[in-house]
Amino acid sequence: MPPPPDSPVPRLRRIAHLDMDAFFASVELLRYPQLRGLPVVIGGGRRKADDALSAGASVPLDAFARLGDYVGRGVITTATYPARVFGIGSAMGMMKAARLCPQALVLPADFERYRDFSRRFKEVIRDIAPVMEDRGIDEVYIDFTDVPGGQREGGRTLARLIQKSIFDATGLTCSIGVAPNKLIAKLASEFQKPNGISIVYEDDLERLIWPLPARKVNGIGPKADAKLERLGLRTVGDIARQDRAWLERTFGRANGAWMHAMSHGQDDRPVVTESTPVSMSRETTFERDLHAVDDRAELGAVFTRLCERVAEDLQRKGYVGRTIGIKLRYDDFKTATRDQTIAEATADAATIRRVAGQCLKRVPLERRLRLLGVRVGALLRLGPDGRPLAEDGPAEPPRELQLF
DNA sequence: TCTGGGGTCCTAGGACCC
DNA sequence: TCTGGGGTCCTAGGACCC
Repeated sequence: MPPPPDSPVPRLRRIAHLDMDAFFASVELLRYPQLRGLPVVIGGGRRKADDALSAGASVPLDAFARLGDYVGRGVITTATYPARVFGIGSAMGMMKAARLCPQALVLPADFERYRDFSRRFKEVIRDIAPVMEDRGIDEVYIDFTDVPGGQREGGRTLARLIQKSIFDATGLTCSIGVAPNKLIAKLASEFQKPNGISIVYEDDLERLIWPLPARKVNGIGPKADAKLERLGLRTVGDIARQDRAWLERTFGRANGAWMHAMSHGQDDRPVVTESTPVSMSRETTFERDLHAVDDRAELGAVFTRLCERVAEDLQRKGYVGRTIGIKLRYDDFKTATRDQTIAEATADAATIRRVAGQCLKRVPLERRLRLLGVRVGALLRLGPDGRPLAEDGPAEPPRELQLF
């Protein structure tokens, strides 16, 4: 039962950020418990799942691939904690990781399995606290404010319940931060990893948030961090001590205002339970760089396949789109995109292929390519009659009716 | 030692319309 | 003849996130 509107108990806004611990690797450890305690990395691109590994717990250790033997492109998706000790982390190139820890074992990513676990842990959360925002395969925000028990101990009681329920249902651990808003909750969920809970109140800003490196903040990436560094600003507190007008002059009006608010712990973004996709895309990095002329046939086949895959994705999920585009990455890692908007939204592979082909004619093709991608944007959801639904809810009533 | 694949949002200029 | 704005759509690139 919701409390009566004149309830004397003051409710604080309590927002949780939940982050699964080393998610992909942890899912793999459930299947291969013999890898527990060892340095293991997930990733490496397009390696097919190894048949020899399908036997699970009975697979001997020497059946697993060694990182030191790995050849090819690709990055680490997730590393177990024993692997992180060697300095290996997400998004690191496989070749660099191999130098740091050649004895680490490599597993190919099994996204179908991770998505299944993702669905399961999110279901557990929604059963307990329905206001949940999906932030990808291993992360969510949860609004504790109106959940029964969500105010107790600043949210710790509910966080413990969610942790235990997820572990009972999946065998996986997670870390949770509970704070007055998403910004701080996200930072707080990293304070006690793995399997930790951190409770942060508004008054903790100076003590817990200001000492953090600016780079920890969601929205400060490598570029912004480098610029801050050049200006002698290293921590969130360093930013907080700057004048708002100066921040706006230095980083642009919107960005500077955001930095000012952020550094003072201000963030009123709601937890959003539903969202509709803006675009869908498929892309692939080649095992070797391809040339538009020398490798025409191979490139053409990949291109057609990408268009088919995007079309399948759109059709399966019930969307059509009007803006069709391509993405190229050259051998120097520079990226080019071209897109074209057509009159009628589509999810048809041949139409996408034709328009994407037009886009391809507008882009330089002298350099070798390492990546090719196809994207469909300006999406519309298909209605039950198979026609696109109006973009912003029901159409306006006729003008005559509006007059009354 | 080169750097995956799937996304979102923002900016900025030009076209075009009122 | 010269000089306006505002609004929206389209396109390209880039920063950032998981």
